[in-house]
Amino acid sequence: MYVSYLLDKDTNMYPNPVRHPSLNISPQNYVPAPPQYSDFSSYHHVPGINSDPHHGQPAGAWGSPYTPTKEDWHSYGAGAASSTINPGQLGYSTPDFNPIQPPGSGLLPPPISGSVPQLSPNAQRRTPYEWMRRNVPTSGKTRTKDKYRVVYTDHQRLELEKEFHYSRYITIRRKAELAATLGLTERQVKIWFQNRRAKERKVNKKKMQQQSQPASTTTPTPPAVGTPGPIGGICSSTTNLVSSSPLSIKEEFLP
DNA sequence: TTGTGTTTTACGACCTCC
DNA sequence: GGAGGTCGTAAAACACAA
Repeated sequence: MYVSYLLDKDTNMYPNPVRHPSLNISPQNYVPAPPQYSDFSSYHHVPGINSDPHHGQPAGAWGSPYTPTKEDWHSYGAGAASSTINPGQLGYSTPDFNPIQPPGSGLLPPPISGSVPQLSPNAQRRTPYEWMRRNVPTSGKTRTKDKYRVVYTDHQRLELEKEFHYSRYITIRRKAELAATLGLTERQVKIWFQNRRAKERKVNKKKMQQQSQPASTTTPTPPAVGTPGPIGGICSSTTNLVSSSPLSIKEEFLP
């Protein structure tokens, strides 16, 4: 389901299915879905690490009122600050990508067992986590140093995408949870969400530009703003985001 | 193999809110 | 003033055609 989203919904993102062959997740959990976010309707956030009450809500629309409690905004005052050391960069140094989250205990279904054949013709990846090993951790890298950018594992991106699909704006609590679970810093999670929103705005802008072009004889149906369906909710949300100011973003969290 | 275009992390500047 | 938002951009990682 969601993996298919990752792989299929945005061909620019993953134009080549070979790129992520290890996401050979059982079809009962990840049913192939048509593109355009329609998979979201069937996505139920895995409650594995979720102590945040908003994850107990049905996976409705992102525009659903989300009301973080005050404690969400104060319980992390000084505690979970990002350190200069990136735990993820250390934690993912092992073939088993996540020492914090042993296989089968976390957000995802138990990872691909060795018995699962590799679907990818890419012979470079011999084990299910072979592709993760390429993400050799680097710690303390800055832009001025030779290698400042790390590549997140597909598992990390998957979980981040899932969270993003639930809500485009992550709470402090969820950010801390996700950072701990994925072995990232809270800063990395925050920046990932910022970049992800930027990407979505970019995509939406592209779509709107394409729709505004009267090239086609068939009248393009505008996005159904306010449509209760999952796509409609997403589209309306994103449409608002495109033209919204930070003020409207704040309003999203109003009770 | 290499050149090129795209995507993905990461940061700085600037703004708003509390 | 600090935190987090957008926007723009740098540079690594990646895909792919020639």
